[in-house]
Amino acid sequence: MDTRSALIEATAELLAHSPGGDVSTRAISEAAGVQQPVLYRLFGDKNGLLRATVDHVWDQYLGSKRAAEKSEDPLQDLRAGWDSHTAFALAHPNAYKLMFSSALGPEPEAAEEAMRILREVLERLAKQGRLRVTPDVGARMVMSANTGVALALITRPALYPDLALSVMVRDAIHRAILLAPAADTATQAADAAAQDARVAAATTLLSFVDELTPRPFTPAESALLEQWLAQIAGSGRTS
Amino acid sequence: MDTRSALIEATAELLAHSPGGDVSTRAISEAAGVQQPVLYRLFGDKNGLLRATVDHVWDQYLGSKRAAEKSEDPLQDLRAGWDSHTAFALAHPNAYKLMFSSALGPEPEAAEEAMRILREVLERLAKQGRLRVTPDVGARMVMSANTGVALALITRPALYPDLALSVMVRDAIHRAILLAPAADTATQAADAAAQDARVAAATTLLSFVDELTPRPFTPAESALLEQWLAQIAGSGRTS
DNA sequence: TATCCATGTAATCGACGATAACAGTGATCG
DNA sequence: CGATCACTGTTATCGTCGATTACATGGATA
Repeated sequence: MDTRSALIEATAELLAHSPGGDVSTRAISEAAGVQQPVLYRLFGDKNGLLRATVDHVWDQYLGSKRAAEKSEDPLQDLRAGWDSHTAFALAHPNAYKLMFSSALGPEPEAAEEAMRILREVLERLAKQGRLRVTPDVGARMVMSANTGVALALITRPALYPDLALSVMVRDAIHRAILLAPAADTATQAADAAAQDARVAAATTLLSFVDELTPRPFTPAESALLEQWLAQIAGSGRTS
Repeated sequence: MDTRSALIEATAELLAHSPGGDVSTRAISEAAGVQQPVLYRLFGDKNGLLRATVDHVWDQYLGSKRAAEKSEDPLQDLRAGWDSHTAFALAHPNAYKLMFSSALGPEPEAAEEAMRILREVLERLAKQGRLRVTPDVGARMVMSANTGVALALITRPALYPDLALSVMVRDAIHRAILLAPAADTATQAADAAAQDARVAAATTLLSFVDELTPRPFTPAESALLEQWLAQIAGSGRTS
């Protein structure tokens, strides 16, 4: 087997069975059947190895879940994403703590990928006109609250004995960033509404341009914005 | 000066000026003008000293804020408590990380006191019939989300550059656990709805700017439009 | 005065992360 | 074909860390 993979898997194994989440480079290299300096040549330092291990564990977990993602309903994906996040934390608490709550120097790539996946789901919701905030702001709200709940559940189980906490905070945050479902059946407006969403949004916004407070734009800017919005609002009618 | 206090204050000082949040017992005992074994006789081990230090820093901070607490409106206290929590994290990031995100063995007493204060405020709200959930459940929701936001802000400032995140998540959680204020005048609701509508419209439109077909705008025009829309979308929730 | 305990020191232990110096191996190239 | 060189691994060791053992000192008490 590849020495690099052997080290990563030895680290993951020791990490998973370590009560405090601490692993020594000596134990790792011994478990991988190799001497310490190899580790430092392959990964730079201990943090490099831990980062690679976190990415490995995350990829493994995500691979087993990837089939169930990307349904046609982004709201469903948003909920599933939150639940997956929490489930990963509970299944791999030490790797999770390394991923989100420690000083591993640069971000593990896994953490950035989690944020990227979340932002993509939010962008799909935005295109359906169901988002109250920008995808960036929404992603930060969801991610920070989700990590807070997950860390609480895995590091203070005595104080947070109820796993339902995750779902409650999830729905609280989702309600805050989402508009009311508009009472439409799930798949109904998927195509039509998405196509008309930009027209509707432009029309809606157009009616507010004159009364934005505090006034962020000069009269000339407002006029130009108004003209562009009208152009967008009108362009949909043709199709 | 008391040797015990000298050790605690030396630890707090070194901790506050340590980039990574790590302090050695040698540096501490040298700064306190004493030898290592004294530290272990007074505090048992390093974690004991860190716990005592965290409690000390927390007491100091809370002492300077205690005057402003316990107003007649528990909702106001709830908001102030959240903001104090976040402000403490930003003011003492290393102490905060030790308090909420590390393995210091038993809980620092400061963490339990923070939870206790929060639960008391929620119990006052419950007695006014304004709570959707039990004070225990509400406290766990608020505390976990608050620590998540605070840890995100202090450990990933590049990913979370906007301090307004704290207020947004705060209001999201509070709306979820509180019943409607019931004192909402119709015009206030109308204003809020109008603001929501324009923000939502700008957000929705923003997600389409890059893929308008047929392309009615030059790249420069699209960039300018995008900038304006982002400004409108971001103006909603800042207060 | 003798005892005892609280308080402090000097010296040291074992484990840790990290590095220097060196050795075998196989592909490449003159 | 033999020299070169990058790659992969080893042994030995460094400095720092948290923690402990063994010993010294000084003042209150019996």
